Amino acid sequence: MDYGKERVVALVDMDCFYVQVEQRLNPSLKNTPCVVAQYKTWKGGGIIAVSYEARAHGVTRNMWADDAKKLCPDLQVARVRESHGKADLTHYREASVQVFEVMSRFAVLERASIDEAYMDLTAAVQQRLKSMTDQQVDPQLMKTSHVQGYPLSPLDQEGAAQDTTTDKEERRSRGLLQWLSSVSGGSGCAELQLALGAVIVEEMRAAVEQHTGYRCSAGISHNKVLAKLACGLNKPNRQTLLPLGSVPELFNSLPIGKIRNLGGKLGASITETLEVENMGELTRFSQAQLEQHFGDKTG
DNA sequence: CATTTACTGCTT
DNA sequence: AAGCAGTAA
Repeated sequence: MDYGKERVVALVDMDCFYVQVEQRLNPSLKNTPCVVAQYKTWKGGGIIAVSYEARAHGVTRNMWADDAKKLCPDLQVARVRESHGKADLTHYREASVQVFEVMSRFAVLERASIDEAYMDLTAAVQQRLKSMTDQQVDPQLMKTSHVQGYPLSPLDQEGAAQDTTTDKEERRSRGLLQWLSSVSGGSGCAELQLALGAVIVEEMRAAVEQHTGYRCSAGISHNKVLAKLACGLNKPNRQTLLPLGSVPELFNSLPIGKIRNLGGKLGASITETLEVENMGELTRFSQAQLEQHFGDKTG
């Protein structure tokens, strides 16, 4: 029993990384709607990174800079360096190395891309468990952590009417406290291990910002797919714990294409073959059925 | 020309 | 080693 809970895995993803690199290089870009674009001649260049201020205006990746300017007249455009007529990403690779150097102090990393890394925190969590006197985790050590599925919906609870005016930080904090108080004490408790993993990731992210100036988001769960999914739930500059108990409700309304590697043709073939839309509906099929259709790459 | 670039797994 | 399909940012 408890299959799938034996590891603590995190995914750290830099927020609009190329934009942050350009903002550090040119501080006047900080806290502004801005993008990074490559090549200038065709429609102002193609956008490959977008600040969150610019996203609020509807600016997206893959947009031409000239088109983005129509949506956001104050948009500032940083240019990717060019060498030999080609886009040269050296600056971002060097920034990436700096980030990875800091994160490597905390755990062994698996580089997923120039701005993303997976890490297995199981051993580091076990270390902390040993050197822990009580079985409680201080919520003060989880100041940017969200727990997916918490606070529990009032409908599942008794009575109280939904409070639609609650502030985001208020909700985050309430959910965190509610979840922490529901985490039982045992040293084999998977939820306690996730909490300790989140504390480690809080420290890692703070160190990355202190030493490089770059901010990131993170997901903490029991495997890479769930960690990646969790990371995307609260961005930017936040981290999300995804306990296994919160997965069924999350999957109920989660399009299959939101899962890593199912965003393309494979996901579309699943939707078509099985006539399902959301991840939750996949539980209606046995692993043998899934393998028959899609090979042994289903877990 | 008008996404582009990078990475992974598989095949040749 | 090199090319191709698939995937993602």
